[in-house]
Amino acid sequence: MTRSIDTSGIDGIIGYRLRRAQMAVFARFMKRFAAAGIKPAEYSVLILAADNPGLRPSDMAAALGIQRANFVALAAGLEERGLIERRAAEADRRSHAIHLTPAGAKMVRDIRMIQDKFEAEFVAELGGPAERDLLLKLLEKLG
Amino acid sequence: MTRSIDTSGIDGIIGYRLRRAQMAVFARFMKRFAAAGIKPAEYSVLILAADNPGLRPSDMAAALGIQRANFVALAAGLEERGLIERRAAEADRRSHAIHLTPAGAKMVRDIRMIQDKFEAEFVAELGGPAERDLLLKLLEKLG
DNA sequence: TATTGTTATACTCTATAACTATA
DNA sequence: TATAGTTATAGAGTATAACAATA
Repeated sequence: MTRSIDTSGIDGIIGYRLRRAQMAVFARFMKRFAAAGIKPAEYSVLILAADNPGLRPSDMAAALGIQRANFVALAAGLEERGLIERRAAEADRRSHAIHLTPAGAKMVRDIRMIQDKFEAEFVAELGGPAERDLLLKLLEKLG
Repeated sequence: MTRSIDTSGIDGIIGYRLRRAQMAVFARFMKRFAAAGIKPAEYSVLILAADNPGLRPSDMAAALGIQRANFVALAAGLEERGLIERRAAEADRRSHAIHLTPAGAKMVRDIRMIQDKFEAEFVAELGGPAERDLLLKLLEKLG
């Protein structure tokens, strides 16, 4: 037996709606990138590595809003798969420099194409590029 | 040494932006509700219990988009704190009926007031009620 | 003293399978 | 057989403290 449920007390709450939307989008991301074997966090690391060669782990973690301690396993996984490498830095011997490997560069080309198509679906669902831009602008104001 | 980082490859991605916004909003929620001892998921359960007396755990879990197995501990915690109770249902002896206790009803009044003020801050940050409504409408299209 | 990468650890959230008692 | 609540469990994600090497 199904029953009609009053959700009016929560479905107008921004935080609740953000959570539901994020869960739905990430679930779709996981399906779409399953063949490539890339999760959302890995995608962002690879893209930042591609666009910022030599970046330090600490700076990348900060840019992504994650703890640098939690970044270690994330980067180690990508390094084990031969997608990035962490070289010893020249100036400061404490820090590392993150670089894409050739295989990582190829992966970035692939996943950028997948992502472009994936994003286009959301844009269509939102109603168009103007709606997408509006959404991003509003989200930016929240954090 | 701080370095300028190119994040253009990810900061226009809806999923990434949703995650960052949701993390920020939830972190603020946790601080604001710390005195009441209520987390986001607990808030939604209490509100649904208030607005749907006698609702079954399975239906509530489905409405919240969580597994019913994971709902058990959530409801048990609220019951241990004396905020809800799970009564044996009359018709179907397999199912339970969730009800607020008097303490739970008082808690709901309190947290609704906290939430109203909390939400008003986001509305102001977004630019007004029209922008909030627009955001909710766009989020709804995503899940 | 402070910072970088790292390890260890605990806590939370989520997903899945299987059990029990009812239907 | 199917369903409701539950248990058990494993996998992620996240946060904090502390350490060795280096600055």
